[in-house]
Amino acid sequence: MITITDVANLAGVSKATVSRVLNNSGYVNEDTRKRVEQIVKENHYVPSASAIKLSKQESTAIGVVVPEIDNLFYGDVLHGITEIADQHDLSLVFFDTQNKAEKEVRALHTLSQQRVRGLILAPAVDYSLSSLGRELRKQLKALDIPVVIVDRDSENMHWDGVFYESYQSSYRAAQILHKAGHTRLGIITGDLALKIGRDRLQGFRQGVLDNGLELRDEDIFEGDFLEERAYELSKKMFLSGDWPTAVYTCNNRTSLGFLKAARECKIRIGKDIAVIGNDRIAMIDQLGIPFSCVYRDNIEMGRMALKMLLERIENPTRPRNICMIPYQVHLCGTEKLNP
Amino acid sequence: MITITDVANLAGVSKATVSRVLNNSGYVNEDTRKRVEQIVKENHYVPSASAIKLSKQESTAIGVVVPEIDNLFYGDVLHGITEIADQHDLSLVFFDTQNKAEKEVRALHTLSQQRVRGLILAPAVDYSLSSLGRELRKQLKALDIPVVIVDRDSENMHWDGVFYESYQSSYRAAQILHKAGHTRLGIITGDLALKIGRDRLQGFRQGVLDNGLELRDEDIFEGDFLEERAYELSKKMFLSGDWPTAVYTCNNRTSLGFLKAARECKIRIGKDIAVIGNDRIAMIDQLGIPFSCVYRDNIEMGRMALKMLLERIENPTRPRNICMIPYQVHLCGTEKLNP
DNA sequence: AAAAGATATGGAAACGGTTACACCACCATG
DNA sequence: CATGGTGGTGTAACCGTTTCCATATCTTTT
Repeated sequence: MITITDVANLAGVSKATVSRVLNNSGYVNEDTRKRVEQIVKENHYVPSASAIKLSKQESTAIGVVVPEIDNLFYGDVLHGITEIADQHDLSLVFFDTQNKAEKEVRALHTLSQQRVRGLILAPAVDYSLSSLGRELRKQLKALDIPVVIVDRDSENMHWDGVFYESYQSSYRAAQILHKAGHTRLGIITGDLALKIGRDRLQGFRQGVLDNGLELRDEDIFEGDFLEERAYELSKKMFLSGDWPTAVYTCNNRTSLGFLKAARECKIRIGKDIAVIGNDRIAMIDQLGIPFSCVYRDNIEMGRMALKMLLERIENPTRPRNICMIPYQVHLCGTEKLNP
Repeated sequence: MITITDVANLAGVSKATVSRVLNNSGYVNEDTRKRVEQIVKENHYVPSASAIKLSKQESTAIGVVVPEIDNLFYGDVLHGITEIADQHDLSLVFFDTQNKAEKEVRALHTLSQQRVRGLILAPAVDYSLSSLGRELRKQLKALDIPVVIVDRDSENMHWDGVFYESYQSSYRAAQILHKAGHTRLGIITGDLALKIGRDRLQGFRQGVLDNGLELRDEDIFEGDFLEERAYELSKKMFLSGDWPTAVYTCNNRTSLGFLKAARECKIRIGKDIAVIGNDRIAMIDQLGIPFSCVYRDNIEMGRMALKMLLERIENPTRPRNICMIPYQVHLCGTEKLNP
């Protein structure tokens, strides 16, 4: 690998001069500049990022840690992040923790070695509930770099964050079902060990109450944001022979599990039961299923996260900043047809 | 930020000794080791990856470049890659080129600065067809690091690669439709500027011929692997009033576009027309659409890619290595019902 | 003509690690 | 008692950059 010294020797100048040419700093004679640039080009010289980082004491990388990249939501978020990273010539060091706290520990450690400028993080676990979570919080604090939390909040966080209106969107879901004429509502919750899981349950419950309806204990099905469990719960519900007129499914995977169960039990969505989900599902309308949902702009969440991180890097002492991504509504066949 | 020198001073030893403790190399007195480790822990000392890289002249990062991370396929691939990366303590430098060759140019340049150990790449464009593609090929060659191409092959590539049996799976798709009793077949192709697009067309065409059927020119619809175009083409087809008894849709997005058009035109899948796709679509069976497909294990493609890259790094001179991920078949209601 | 500025360049230290080498102490061996 | 290993540690060079400072030449100003 050719180095700056090689270039300097070939051009018959000193390293300092080559560096000045490369960085467009200080005075350089036009002829010298040309000559150096020529040599650089001919020899495909590319300066070493490590050496630069070491010398300048500043990095151009930022860390991105997500819990499951094979979930389209995080794919979208990453898309948004890369969009902005590109504009600012930042490179991304990526980690997928697969929802495992241990992997997050390792990721944070590696990022600390890398001296990244900042970190965008969607934690694998709640930072308040488990001892492992609290351990992680300490580790992150010790890292002492700019951090933006994305999507998964915990109680008493002091980092910047980009979050989704989990509570409000769920509240609205209840309202929508009420307006559509439903009286007995149900919910398949997400993982209640995560704040977003609890928020969605609480928002929905409050929405139910505020609309003069009731949410029976037996109509609350405790899921985990994954298909499998939602499928099992829904199946159990349908087999019991007694179910709400409409249910709220708390994320995309939960919705899919629910729909699968409904199909297997020959329950007609929109006729035998209505559903409103959180998160969109690809093309579901075109497939002819009446599926309403509340949802958000995932890519924008990614963009926001990096923008906020850059602002934080710019100004490390400014007060904590939170961005709530608003929910949107998509309606399709939620009205109660068989009152 | 605390450095190795600080640790050395605090422990009353030299940098060399601290380094020995850290790397578990050479002789270190047990008491000294304890003392150093204590100081390291107390002060949260983490060695700088840049300094190590510079000094050892070897990196522990590998580059990953994909064309669209908000496509579940690449999410899965990235999942597979991280799985293996984790086992080998490698960190990933990630780029999304958004199918733009210019972004790939920049990504390659940045990766070259970073001195990554190797690169996993799904190119944005064909490396043989356009001048931009050939430019990229040259740039990649100049990079002169271990490379594994994933999914998107081009003609005359000399890098290792993990590819999908595009030709064979498409050939099989034709065979399946023939066995199911169809006689007039159609295809909505992918982007023919990509080799995988051409391979799928050719495989299907050969399959049609070898089964004694014909593939009329007017039944070949030239798409681009995206929903929108597939939707338009399908709509045009249905509006023409004259269409094949079965069509082959070349990837997940193409299938969705097709299904959307069918629904809008009130064409009943499985009755008025049959379809076989490439790539699975989440839960489509549970939604009650008779949709057959040929598909592959995406995550395994990611795993394979990194494994092959590691082998290449291990042994840079070994002959070119190609891994073909086999296709699998999923059948659902493709039989011709209305002969 | 001297002083002051602008232009152009090189030398050398610094960044934070690793490592070859030298050195010393200790002990066993012939 | 010289010899030679083993254990333990420090010194200094080195990795590839940037940057401060010194120096030199050429212009311009006073």
